Amino acid sequence: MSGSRILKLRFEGHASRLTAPREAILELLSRSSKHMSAKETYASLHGSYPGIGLSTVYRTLDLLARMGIVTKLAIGDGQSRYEFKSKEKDEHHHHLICTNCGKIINYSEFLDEELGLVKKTEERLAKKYNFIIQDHNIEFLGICEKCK
Amino acid sequence: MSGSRILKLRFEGHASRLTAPREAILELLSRSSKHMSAKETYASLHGSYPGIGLSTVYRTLDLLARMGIVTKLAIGDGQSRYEFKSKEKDEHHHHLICTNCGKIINYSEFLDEELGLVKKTEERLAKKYNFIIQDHNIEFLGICEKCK
DNA sequence: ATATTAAATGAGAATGATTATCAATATCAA
DNA sequence: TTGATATTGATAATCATTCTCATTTAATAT
Repeated sequence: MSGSRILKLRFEGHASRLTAPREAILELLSRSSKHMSAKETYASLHGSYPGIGLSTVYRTLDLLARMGIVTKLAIGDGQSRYEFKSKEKDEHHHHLICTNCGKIINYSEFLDEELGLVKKTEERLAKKYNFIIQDHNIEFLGICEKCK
Repeated sequence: MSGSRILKLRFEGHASRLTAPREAILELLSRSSKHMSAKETYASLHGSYPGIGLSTVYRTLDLLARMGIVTKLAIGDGQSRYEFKSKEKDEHHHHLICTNCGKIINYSEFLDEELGLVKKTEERLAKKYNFIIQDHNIEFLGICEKCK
């Protein structure tokens, strides 16, 4: 089953339609390795989809986040960024963020040991606080090479 | 040396003055166990400091964050929240966030094992990406008891 | 204590990201 | 096709945050 067919099914299960603008946004995000803001997404799309509206971009990004297809992340600079959530285990990663310029580095090394600890912590938290845990974020904050 | 004296010194070292509105905000944050937004801070202060301005609240929260006295955190609901950063090791904690209602729970259990791993990861990331690492955030996202 | 200087304040305007509104389209099922 | 519903794009509205600027306050030198 192709990737796009799987996505179509996820949309149907969510009572939403996989329309042309949505597909364009999804396509863009899945190809981009960057964490894109709504404005950036809108600007990038002008080539392949000139007529798209900014509202649609905002709405779609929000929808995709609610569906769990993208991750919304806030680095505290006033705008949200979105990142395609890969199903591949080996693309799981966390973030290293420069508090000066906002640069975000994905790192995926050093996660092997982490995985076990995270899983254990999840179980404990779920039980103690009666939460259904869906996801986790780990980020390190600091000053990048250029801003030093 | 009293806590307020220490803070005064930190202000002097930062070329900033510990003024009445700043002290009021600091006082409030240090007593509050909540993660307060600028608006909430402003509203809470109206009893003890009626004349304070919203701009001052924003400016002060930003200053305190830059000084490392409070932590700024964005949960993605469009407003930043601020939390007094305790010097006590035993008050170090992470967050459990409900993606439905935005409720934030501080948890500080289960951190012993984590600490070593975090420190090791920090060293590795610092070396590999040439970062100066200042802080880290770990958060688990899910659905809280009430929202289930 | 007073004058001098720079920092801080508060009010309100300006900005910028995000949401809401709404008439026009597009999609799906019968 | 037709009717019912979801989606779209343009635009206006909202809301958090930042900027501006005249006034006040705090620290220092006189």
